[in-house]
Amino acid sequence: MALDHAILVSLLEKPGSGYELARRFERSIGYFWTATHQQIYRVLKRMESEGLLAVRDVPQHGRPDKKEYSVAAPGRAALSLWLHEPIEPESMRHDLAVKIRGAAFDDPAALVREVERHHQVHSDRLAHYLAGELRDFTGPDAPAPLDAGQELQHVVLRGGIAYERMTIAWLDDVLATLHRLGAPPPSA
Amino acid sequence: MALDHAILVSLLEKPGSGYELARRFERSIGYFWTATHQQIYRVLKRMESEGLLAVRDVPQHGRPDKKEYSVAAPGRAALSLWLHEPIEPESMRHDLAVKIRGAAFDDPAALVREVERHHQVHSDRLAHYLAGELRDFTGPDAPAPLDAGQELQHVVLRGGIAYERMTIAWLDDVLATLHRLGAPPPSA
DNA sequence: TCTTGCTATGCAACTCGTTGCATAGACAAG
DNA sequence: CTTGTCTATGCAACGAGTTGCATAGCAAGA
Repeated sequence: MALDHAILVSLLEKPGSGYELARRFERSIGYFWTATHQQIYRVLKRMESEGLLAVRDVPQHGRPDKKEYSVAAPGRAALSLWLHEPIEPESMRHDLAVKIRGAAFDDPAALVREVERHHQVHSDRLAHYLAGELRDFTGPDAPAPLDAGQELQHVVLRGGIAYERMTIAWLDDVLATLHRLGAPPPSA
Repeated sequence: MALDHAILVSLLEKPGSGYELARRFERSIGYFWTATHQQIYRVLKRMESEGLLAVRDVPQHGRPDKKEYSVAAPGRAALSLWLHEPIEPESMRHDLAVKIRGAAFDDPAALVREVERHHQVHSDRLAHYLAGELRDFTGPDAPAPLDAGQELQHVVLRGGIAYERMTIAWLDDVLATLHRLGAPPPSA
């Protein structure tokens, strides 16, 4: 049920509509959580009916009306409860690793392109995170002394950056290994 | 549907029963994929009915009979197909990061224990992976020239090791940040 | 002997997440 | 004036994953 809590945190940071939340889930929150708009709308509706969220209809000019959600007192309490109970360290789900082990029963060289494609995606993400870090935390336009919330956002972002760097280095390792297998040592 | 393919790869590496697969998913395959026994039994049954797997009843002495599954020709073909089609780079799901950002609206110091607990779990996993690496790939008992399958298993394991190391370093960063917030600079 | 633990398989119910589709107003480009 | 894109919300169906429970034989130890 962590999507509920991710939404609570995001709405505490700033109230917004389902659509806005969906876009945040493609950006900052997307470092560590993903959700589609359908999921978000469904959960928002349920949480509102449970009294965890408050809705406000906001008419807009030049675009459709939106429903702005914010966290109600019971929502804040629910989040606090969750924050104080232990959670399981996450489990990995890495399709590419399945493919790499599977390549032993197929053509390893055929994987090179796929790995390179992933390398590109992760490089792009890294660049995007670094730009965000400069803009919000370490650049000249960032607030001079960060408050607690910003410090915590920054350390989470540093986690995303570390993850992308690690992944890129590993994909280099994978590529080197694939090339080594494709061209076995000529001296052997 | 990547569980299907993870099972195919595992059964190609070595045929086995649902129970054995479940235990592999707690060990080597668990570096990058998890599954419970219920999930595995259900998928095995489905894949067998689809003709992707073959079953063989193996009577055992001193313990219940088991059903040993192995990959049939259509299963191998299905895996090959999947290996040649591109997959999306994975998305993260990191509950702890949600908690860290949520801590801004609660007591950041209360998170220290939780983060330390995760630190311990990841340190244990790292030690476990390193022991496995020494045993299977880099130690004196490891096969002298690794074949392609072993090379690929090794590079996947190196990915798991890199992931744990990165995570541990990040959790240190998180702890330092939490301590900094708990004890703001006395000179300020 | 009774309990605990391991091997071994499975059902049923539920929640979570994905995919495809639908609606609808506003605006910009062709 | 039509097509495409962006904001904005939503349903329905399906597939994936989790949780609780049930069974059953065998072995080891209290």
